[in-house]
Amino acid sequence: MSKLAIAIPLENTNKKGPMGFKEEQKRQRQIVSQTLMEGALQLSAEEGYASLSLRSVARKAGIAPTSFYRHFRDMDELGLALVDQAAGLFRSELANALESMDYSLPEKGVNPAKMARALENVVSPLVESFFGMVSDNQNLFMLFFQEKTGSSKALRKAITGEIQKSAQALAKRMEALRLEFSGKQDTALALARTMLNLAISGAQEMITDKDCSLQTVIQRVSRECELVLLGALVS
Amino acid sequence: MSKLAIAIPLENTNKKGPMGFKEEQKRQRQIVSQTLMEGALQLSAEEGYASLSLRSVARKAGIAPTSFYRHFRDMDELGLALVDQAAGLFRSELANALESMDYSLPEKGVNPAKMARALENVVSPLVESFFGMVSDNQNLFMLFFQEKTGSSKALRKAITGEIQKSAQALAKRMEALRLEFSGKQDTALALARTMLNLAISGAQEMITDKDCSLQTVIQRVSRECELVLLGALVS
DNA sequence: TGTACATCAGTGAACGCGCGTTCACTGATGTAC
DNA sequence: TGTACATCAGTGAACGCGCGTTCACTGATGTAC
Repeated sequence: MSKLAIAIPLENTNKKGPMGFKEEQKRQRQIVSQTLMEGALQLSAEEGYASLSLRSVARKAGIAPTSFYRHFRDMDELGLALVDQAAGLFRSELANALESMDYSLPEKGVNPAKMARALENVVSPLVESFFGMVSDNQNLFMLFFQEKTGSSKALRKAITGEIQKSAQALAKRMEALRLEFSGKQDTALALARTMLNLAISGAQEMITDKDCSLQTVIQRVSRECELVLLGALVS
Repeated sequence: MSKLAIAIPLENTNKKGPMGFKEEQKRQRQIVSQTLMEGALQLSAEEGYASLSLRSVARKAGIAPTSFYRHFRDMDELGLALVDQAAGLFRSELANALESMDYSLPEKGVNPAKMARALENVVSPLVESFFGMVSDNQNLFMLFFQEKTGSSKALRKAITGEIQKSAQALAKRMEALRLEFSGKQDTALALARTMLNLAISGAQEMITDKDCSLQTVIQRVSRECELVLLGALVS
């Protein structure tokens, strides 16, 4: 290869529409990838993530099995892409919720009943935001939470790491609230993780059990989180 | 068939050892069934329950694939047998723990810190008993808790029902403690379910994450349950 | 302009493999008479 | 006692199927010169 033969990509001048071929091709590619992911989610809701097969996912997306490889190296890579998608939603939803969080807590030592009502104002919006997100993406978050303890080590690691980050973000905000959990017996991080565990349990129950309405779960999980915080505050 | 030809089973008189053939045969059958179940558990710990195949389980147990059918109609039936086994352990362990539960709670309205220490005496033995059982049967309870939200409806139903029963048993005992959760905002059942959710989350984490020691999880989950109860008591 | 080449998503044929299931069989034992 | 039959866990051969993966190919488009 001659040193002079360096390829300098020219601007695409043969545009046929709003997009050049390359951009259009990338867009199409993205669409097909997303179709594969959505198909995989639907199938995993019916049969479980572990039972997915490359061929069934390709079939669902309407492409040949061999075309799958143009988008993902294997099913593991698709699974990680789904986890990334869930993680992205989770991150931004939590960031939003934390930003608009209510900071007006009463002084420490007031009537516990008043404290409970104040905590409600802090907790409820967070929980509502969480369950709104989950409810809008049930299959995605079912996978996210189920595979937290699933059989793929790669998925477990990715999901656990993401939830850990969320707990840290939540804890940081809780510290900013200056709840000053007495004697520091309970760290904000521990409390945040507890609340996340409760939220995740509730989410899995909501998605799995159709008799379980969104509003009911939100109320229950909110109350659970309040109890945890209240307990930490008075002990 | 003649009415006089009623078969009256004779006592087995040809005993060759401590057991007759039929008893010995039943014993052997039981052993092979149990071997199949244990093999399935081991495999499910490695690959996940959903990825089990009849042939792999038979192979693990050292029998021909076709012999599997002498013990279980299909893999679903084996799964249910495993869930039954876990449920039996869970039931008896909980019954024992509840029976030896500490009833000496201080009067309501005392110093919350004292109340917290008293709750510790109630909660810790329960949690320790639970995690002892889980720790001694990690694969079995991993399956039990994971498939609570897994892809098999039959398993989900069996597991959820069992956990619901446990929550009711725990709630009944909590009511006997006369904790009298103020204003009845929180029912004993709701609190029991919350504590069970926290215990299950902790158990899954302990089993999945090898960095997570038994003692650490027991302490953490105990504290979480105490906080919930304390919060309910003071609100 | 024409021509040769590069890129790249998608494809159909073909492969070998493990799967669940069926079937007729074995062999040890008990039962009927 | 002998003989015919019943029971039942376990077996090996065989089946058709869906799977993941490989390969060489197509066809639309852009690029070099």
